[in-house]
Amino acid sequence: MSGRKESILKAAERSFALFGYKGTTMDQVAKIANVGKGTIYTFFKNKEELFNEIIDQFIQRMKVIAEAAIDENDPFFVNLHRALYEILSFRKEHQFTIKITQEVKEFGTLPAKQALGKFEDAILSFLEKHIQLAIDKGELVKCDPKLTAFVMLRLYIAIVFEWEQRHEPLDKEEIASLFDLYFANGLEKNKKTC
Amino acid sequence: MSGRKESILKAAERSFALFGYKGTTMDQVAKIANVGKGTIYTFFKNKEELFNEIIDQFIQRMKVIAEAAIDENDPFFVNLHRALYEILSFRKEHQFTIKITQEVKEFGTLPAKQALGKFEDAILSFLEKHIQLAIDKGELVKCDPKLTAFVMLRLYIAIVFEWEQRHEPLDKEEIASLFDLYFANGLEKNKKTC
DNA sequence: AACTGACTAAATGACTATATTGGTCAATAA
DNA sequence: TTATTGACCAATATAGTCATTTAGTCAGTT
Repeated sequence: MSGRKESILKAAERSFALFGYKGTTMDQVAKIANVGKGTIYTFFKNKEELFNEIIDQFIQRMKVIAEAAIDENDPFFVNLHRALYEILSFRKEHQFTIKITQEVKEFGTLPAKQALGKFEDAILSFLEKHIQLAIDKGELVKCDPKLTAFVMLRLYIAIVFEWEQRHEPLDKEEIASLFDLYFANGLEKNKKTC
Repeated sequence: MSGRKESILKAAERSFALFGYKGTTMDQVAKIANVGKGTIYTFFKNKEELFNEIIDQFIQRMKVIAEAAIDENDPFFVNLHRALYEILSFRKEHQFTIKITQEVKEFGTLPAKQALGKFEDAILSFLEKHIQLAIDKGELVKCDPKLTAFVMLRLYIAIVFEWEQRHEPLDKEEIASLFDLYFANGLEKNKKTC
């Protein structure tokens, strides 16, 4: 019969999403996937590689969502906000990343940490690409795209997730206008030469 | 004899700085301070209160350093950078905060967590005050001072500490010009009406 | 040739014995 | 009488143990 690899991946994703990396056993994955445990090892070198394959799949899906949020005709900051919002909502709501994030906080499981690192790298390289495009188009002032991507993501996470840990959460429109205020226009009064 | 409370505080600060909250024992503090253990409890209700008194002292010193960095005649962003740099350098280099930060990461010790929270709150209220002043002076556009303080601190920490975890660290001048670029002037080209 | 699950060595974690620690208070010193 | 002390105690943390679980293998089955 075919589809063995797919059913293993499906079962593993489900288990990782429910129980995390540590909490998932290969026996359990085999059982859910209705295969012998040995079969898993014909497709994946070990538990970590199975986990990584699922992460890579997940990142692929994230990329599709991010690119779908970009409209060539819209200005950079509109696209930026839409894309970041979609990506981070997706991440935040998806059981898989919730569980992995929790596991990193609670146990510091190394493969889970590396997974979050991969997510961040994917987001950063997506941002970097679009920042470079915006600079080329003349929409943004000249700046280091890598550093700018890093700062933008950090700022966005601060506004969207960290602020609401101690204050009233901000809605989508507020976030967009804050991003404009802080990042697009700048806070200084009457400085820019036009 | 007098100076008992002071010598307890001194001994405790030294021990907390060397061994963290968990790693510090009341027996040890008593020994270093050359007092009987019971004496500590005549001045402090318990270990946590002793710890808090030291934190409050530390924050006081931080405040002095921060205010000293402010020069009424300089523009807001010059003062901001100078003050944040001084505060965060002070924190970064001081054995006490190094140890506490490490302890929070490693064990999540609650009193240590609360201590870091207090540090952050102190910095935030300092920033908030000076942002409000700058708005009143007409140096900054109108914005929520609390939220702006929060975002500025986050951005600053990202640039100064988090960036260097995976890249070449930025020097003082670079940091200042980045802060100007991202925050004072904004990234958008030819948008501001003058 | 593809697949399986009993098997093994290694890792885990429940359990317990032991040691340490925060806090108290009767005894002591001033 | 008042301030100080350190032996003491209950609570907690640590170290050591061992039965259980788990990742990964491989001889045997389909």
